[in-house]
Amino acid sequence: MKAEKAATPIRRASIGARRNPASQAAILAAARAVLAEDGYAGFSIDAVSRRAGAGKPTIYRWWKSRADLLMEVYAAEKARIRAVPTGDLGRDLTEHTKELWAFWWGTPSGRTFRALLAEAQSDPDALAALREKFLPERLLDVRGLFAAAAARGDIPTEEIEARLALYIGFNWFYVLTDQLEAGQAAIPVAMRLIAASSRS
Amino acid sequence: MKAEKAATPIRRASIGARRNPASQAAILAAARAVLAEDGYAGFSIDAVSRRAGAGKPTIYRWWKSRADLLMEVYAAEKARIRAVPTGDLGRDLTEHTKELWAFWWGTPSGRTFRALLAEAQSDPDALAALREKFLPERLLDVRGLFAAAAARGDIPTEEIEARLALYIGFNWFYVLTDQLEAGQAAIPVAMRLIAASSRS
Amino acid sequence: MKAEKAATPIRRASIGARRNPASQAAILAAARAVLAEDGYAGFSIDAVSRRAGAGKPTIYRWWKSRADLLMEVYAAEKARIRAVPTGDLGRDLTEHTKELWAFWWGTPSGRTFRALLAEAQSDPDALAALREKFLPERLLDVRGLFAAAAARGDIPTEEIEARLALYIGFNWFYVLTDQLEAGQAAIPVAMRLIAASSRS
Amino acid sequence: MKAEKAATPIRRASIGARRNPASQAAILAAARAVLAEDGYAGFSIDAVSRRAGAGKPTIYRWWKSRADLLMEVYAAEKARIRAVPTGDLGRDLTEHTKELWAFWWGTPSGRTFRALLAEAQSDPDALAALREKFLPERLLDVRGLFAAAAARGDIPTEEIEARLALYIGFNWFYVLTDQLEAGQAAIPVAMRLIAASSRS
DNA sequence: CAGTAAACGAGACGGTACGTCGTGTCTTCTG
DNA sequence: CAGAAGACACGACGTACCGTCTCGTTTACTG
Repeated sequence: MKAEKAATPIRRASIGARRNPASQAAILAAARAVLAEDGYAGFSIDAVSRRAGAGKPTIYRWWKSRADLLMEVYAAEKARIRAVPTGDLGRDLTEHTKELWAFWWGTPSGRTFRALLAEAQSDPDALAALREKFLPERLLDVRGLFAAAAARGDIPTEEIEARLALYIGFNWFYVLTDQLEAGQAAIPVAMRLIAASSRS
Repeated sequence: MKAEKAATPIRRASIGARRNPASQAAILAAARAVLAEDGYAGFSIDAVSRRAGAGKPTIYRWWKSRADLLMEVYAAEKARIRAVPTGDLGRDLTEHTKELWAFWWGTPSGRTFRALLAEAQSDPDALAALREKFLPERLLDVRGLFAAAAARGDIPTEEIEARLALYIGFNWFYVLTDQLEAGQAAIPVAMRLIAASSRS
Repeated sequence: MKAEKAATPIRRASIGARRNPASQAAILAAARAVLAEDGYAGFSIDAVSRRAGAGKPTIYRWWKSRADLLMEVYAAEKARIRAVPTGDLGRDLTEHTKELWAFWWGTPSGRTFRALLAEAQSDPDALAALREKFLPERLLDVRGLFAAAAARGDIPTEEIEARLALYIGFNWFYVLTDQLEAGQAAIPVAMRLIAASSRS
Repeated sequence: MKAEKAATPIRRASIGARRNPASQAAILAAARAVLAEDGYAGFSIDAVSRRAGAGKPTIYRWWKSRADLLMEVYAAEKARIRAVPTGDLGRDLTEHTKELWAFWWGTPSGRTFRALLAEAQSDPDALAALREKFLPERLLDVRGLFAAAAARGDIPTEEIEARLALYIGFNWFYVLTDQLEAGQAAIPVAMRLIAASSRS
């Protein structure tokens, strides 16, 4: 968030008829930096291009839209948060949520994610990509937690979708209202309810 | 939704040193129409001004930001959905959610709401207003349902916030991903979980 | 050519719903300066906009094309060279040509004119405007010299067009090849031929 | 003019460490075609490269500028118009001019020539090459007509330059204003004046 | 009942960003 | 080692909006 500043007075000419990894990295880093500093409001292709010392066509060549770029920036944050079922869905969800919020809070990823959701509200293609590709991939692990619980008989299989929606929405609400810090106390309660067995 | 088209060749000059209600109505109607037709992507002050046959300063005079205008457009939809506690929180929530989704789906309000959430991601003031004024007002009734349930002893008072967050997030997830139709089946399950008594 | 440099940190806001003369003047001065310094190669709307401290839309609002702007820059050089017939066509033409070349050489007008001719080679509208409006206006006086000579019986009326073409082309050749200085010696000879009486 | 369209899916790989004549021909043909269809406005190295199926570096390797390429395209039009003095300068010039205009009008050469003149207005090197190499070569024959007339004593030797300038300018005026058709009637009159003996 | 104050429409202003195109350079890979 | 292929940084293109600023007009409220 600080190294990739305006720096890079390095000339990155073409390295032949193929993608220049240095340019791509510089663009992603610049996008991340812009988001970290100015959020969605300052996130323009021009700004990223300037900050990266890259030409706009280079950006458009590899990312067909702002949303595309946002998704890759988000994905580039390695910090893959794994989630392995331990036998207690509520505890697994609580644990995972805390890690996710820490990830959102401690890196520019929270802002990136908010930008992505905002972008999807004005760009139908972005919304489709979000719904059909980005989210399913990101939610693989969490869905796995629910599937494992269902396999154990803890929750009904047909309720996975609804519970997943509750889980996603809960996170979205706090990140979109920028209340990740204040909202932490609500996590255990919410996760217990989402994970509650149906036969009570 | 179609009457307020480009129409309005009516001259609405000043009516003296006070706000002209006809102009305000025309602006709100134009904003609504623009949102209905082009969504957040087409929602610009210029577009609203053109459509309303109003000067841009007239808009800025009464609404200090796009978010301000969006909130009033949303509020202008009279269809206030009331929610009176009947003694069964789960049923009350289910009922209310269905009405809300019907409202979002059958009017431009869904698009307005999505635009508002998107706008709040780029405008900190808008986010603050959303969090501290708009949402609390809108959620008065729903909060009332939870309060009544807590008063009855059905749910713990200290869990109201978490359950409310689950409720809000669930709705946001479906409206933001434009899945209000497909998601209906999940409503009863989710509402039952949100309303579940803690002592099982 | 020097006063209108990068200077002008003056804010020229709108003066209401009408053209701001200060902006127009600044744009014309900037265009003139850019042409004087960089010639046709540096003449871009962006460059003029930057130099003038004006927005691009302001330029496009009042001049629909680069050629349009060039023509007005050329016309703005007051130095209207008058040409009043004295009874000797050859001498009149020689005199007028010398003044014209001095005008082209001593001001940025020569470069402006060359830019205009170049522009007309890529923009059909510019060519049409050049042919049907710009040139006829500029050539009114010279045509008057020929008409007076014809009225005196010195040259046949039906030869005016051909002689005018010779006159124009002669000037174009020298300005387009940037040989106004070296070519001065040719003026009297050429003008004598153009003005020669037909009956020899 | 139409065969060399987008065609040429032929692979023209390197033929070793020397210039590939097929590539050069394809590039010249493409340049000619682009000029014929879109004129100077569409004449970009990119466009020629695309049309020729050639790499841009291949073009830059053999022609150091657009002007360079234009000159070779113009020269490649074999239709060398010869001009042999017959003893009557006026008739020779008239004849030569008609052939030149037919050449300019019936082939893309007119557009090429206009492009070349335009290009010379933004590129000083192109202007120098035009003045010192291209024009002298092209005008060898015409200059020969004047020289022969001077040798015969029909015109003074010291007036050759001025008369040549008149001749060139006359042609330029009509080609640059795209009036080759309408201007034909002026040819004989103009040529008679250019060729007029000085002692009248 | 004249004078003032404010809201109105209109739209120009200096800007920023858009997404595309062309520039001239560079590098890889193929023949 | 020439050639195609095409990526690269750069910057211009013409358009859309931004939020601000006057303008001239049209009332209603004041003194």
